[in-house]
Amino acid sequence: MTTLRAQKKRQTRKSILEAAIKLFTEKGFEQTSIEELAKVAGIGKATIYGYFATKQEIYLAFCEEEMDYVFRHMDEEVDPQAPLLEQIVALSMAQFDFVTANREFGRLFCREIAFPRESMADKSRELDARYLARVMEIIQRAQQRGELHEDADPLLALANFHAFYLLVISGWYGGYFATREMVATMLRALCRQSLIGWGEGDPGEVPDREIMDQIKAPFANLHLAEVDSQEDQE
Amino acid sequence: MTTLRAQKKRQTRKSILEAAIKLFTEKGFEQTSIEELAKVAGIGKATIYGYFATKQEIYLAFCEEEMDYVFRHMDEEVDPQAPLLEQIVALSMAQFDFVTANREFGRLFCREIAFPRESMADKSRELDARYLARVMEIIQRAQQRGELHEDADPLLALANFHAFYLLVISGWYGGYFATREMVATMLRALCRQSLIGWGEGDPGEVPDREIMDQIKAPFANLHLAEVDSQEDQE
DNA sequence: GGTCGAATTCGACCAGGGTCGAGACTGGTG
DNA sequence: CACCAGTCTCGACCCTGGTCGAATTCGACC
Repeated sequence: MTTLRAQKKRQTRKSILEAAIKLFTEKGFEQTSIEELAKVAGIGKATIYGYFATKQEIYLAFCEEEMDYVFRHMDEEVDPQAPLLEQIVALSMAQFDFVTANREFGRLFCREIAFPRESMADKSRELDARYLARVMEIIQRAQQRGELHEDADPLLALANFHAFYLLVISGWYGGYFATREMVATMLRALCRQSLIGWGEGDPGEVPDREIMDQIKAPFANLHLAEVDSQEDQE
Repeated sequence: MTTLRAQKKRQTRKSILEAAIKLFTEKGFEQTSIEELAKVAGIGKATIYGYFATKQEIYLAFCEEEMDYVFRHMDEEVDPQAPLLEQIVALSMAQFDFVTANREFGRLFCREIAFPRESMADKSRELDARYLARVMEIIQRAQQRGELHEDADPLLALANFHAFYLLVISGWYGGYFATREMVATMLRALCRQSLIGWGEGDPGEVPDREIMDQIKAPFANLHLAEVDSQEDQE
């Protein structure tokens, strides 16, 4: 399918994205108008809507590009043999640094990822799936090393740590944690305490098995076969 | 300061809010135009901007009104002597029900509360402070009853449970948890496991004391004197 | 090479959030 | 009562995200 037509289409899409990267990075999302974007991309405004349905969608595509960079960065940052706590914190903070490199940019990003509108849900799930997969790897390795209860549910652990990430970044935007250092400390404190456990005595009955299974079904592919046969994906 | 002027101003604000409640409830946020709002409130469009800087701000004021209702509901829902787990789940689910009564409405709400823009941060902190205060009460009572480690940090516990709330609601919007039941189950599972603890062995060093204190400073007023001298605020 | 339908492009347009500035109202002062 | 300064109000306007339909381009098939 390398007709002239398809080629051109890809080219146009690329130039929109390039314009987006340039302008969003330079002036931010809200300050960049579609018209401007079109001009820089060298096309008409309405043409853009042949490629993206909304401005937000352009934004998500833009994020996808940026993410590639972050993930490379993450791999350098995280030592797969370090204690679970350290790995989680390192990974989360790498993500945090990316997201908050530009405050407004990150807010948009978090909003779209954490509370996507229906039409974007797929896209946004896809975006953080990559991140979640990393966390899952960390958890599974940790469990194999015996850092987590043998019978702890890895998916639940994933949710647990992801929850903490959401919390600290939300806290950062809400002004509860003013500095990066506070964010990291809070994150570490939460993870640590959750490893110890909060409670005393009987924590009550086990969650309904059937529903938990329902919840888990879509994540089946996250349990990547065997973690110990690590294939570095460079 | 009950001059004619001030009176009228209050009246105008009130009629804007009334129009907002009517229209937002009837047609949703995005489907309501400022112009319409103005017409229903019986004033000019530009006048609204003398009272609220942006449409979102009107929205938050609207939410504040609605919240009153929710909080009354919550008190009926939550039994202060039930196990911690049950109380947390009941409270969170009450909040969840409120927020998701209308999907679009709730998304807006979550976005503004969890990732507020600078200009709204105060307002949005104020809005969820009331909710957080309830959670804190529950935690403190539980700790007095011995359901939490004596030396567990209540504020950290608050963050912990709030994180779970954020996670499940985000998961709901992301399409990970399709039904209310799944949300509740997930929440319960997370809370439960966090009471037991995830880990085995030494969880690493304690978080930096100084930074934790910094983080906590703004919450001083949440540690409401003594919880056992409960004054019902009807 | 010619022709027709589908895909692509874009100028013109619409709707809605937000601004501006001129005028109307209030209430304090001499 | 006359006047002025500050406050409110609102019609007209601007800007920008998004739509529409006509014109153009492409390429499959004769």
